Amino acid sequence: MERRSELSRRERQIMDVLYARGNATVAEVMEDLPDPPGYSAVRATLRILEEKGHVYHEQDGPRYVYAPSVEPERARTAALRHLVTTFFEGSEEEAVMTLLRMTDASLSEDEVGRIRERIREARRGGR
Amino acid sequence: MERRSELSRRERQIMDVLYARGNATVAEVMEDLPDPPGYSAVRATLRILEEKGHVYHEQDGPRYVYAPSVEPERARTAALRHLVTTFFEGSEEEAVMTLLRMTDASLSEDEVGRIRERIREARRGGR
DNA sequence: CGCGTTATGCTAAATACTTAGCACGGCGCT
DNA sequence: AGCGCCGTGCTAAGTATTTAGCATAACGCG
Repeated sequence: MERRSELSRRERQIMDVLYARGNATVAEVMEDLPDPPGYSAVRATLRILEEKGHVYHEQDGPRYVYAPSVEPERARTAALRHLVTTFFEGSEEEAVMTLLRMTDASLSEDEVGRIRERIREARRGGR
Repeated sequence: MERRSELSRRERQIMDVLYARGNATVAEVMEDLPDPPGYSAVRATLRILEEKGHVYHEQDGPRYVYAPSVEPERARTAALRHLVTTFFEGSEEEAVMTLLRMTDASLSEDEVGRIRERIREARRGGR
């Protein structure tokens, strides 16, 4: 049970930090938070996230290190799937094309088209 | 000013519906909402989203039709960028690869590697 | 016309989220 | 030992979000 969409504003911001860093101490989370709240606030929210099962912590010497409780691979895939259905009408291919255009803005539409073809070929088991 | 990360839980859920459908009436939004609240609740939240500038509405006969106020293209790009930095350490390429694996689970790693190469070639202006 | 249906505008209450602050406990230093 | 510096646990108050409900208006119809 992840249900990312059930998270509140702060909770999601914090999860994003944890995903981006892999894991983090309270202080690190706080650093990366937009419009950073106090230390206690972050701790409290992390505790809630832990209760809800989104996060777990390990002891690192004197302090806690928090990490997302779903493995990165799964989290990535889930995030992509959600994004693709929300913004690309379910078409992974269109998402890929947009990504390619973003990567290199100088890529011409012709080139993007050519890449699209090559992907399709390769996908057909192609030579 | 979009600042998607500033949105509350419901607000984000509603924005997702609007992005997915392009535009929607209150009733339509409500249908797609997880754990759907009452009609008034949705309306109130839409009004707030409108105040904050995330959404606008047009009159369609007797009712309102809401739509995101940023153009789809921009919204998509922004969403992808955020996802890539959060989940893929900023690497568009890795995001593309994951997407390809998702699209067709039967794609072997060899094939994925081959596609990767072809993309790189094409990007180099390649033949 | 008079009524039911479907809309919106608004406001105030319920709920959820977010936060600060105090109470420890352990460690290192003088 | 005694003090200061992190750390955590907890609880309660402060805000913000989310919601229901009432008032109202336009429309179609028997």
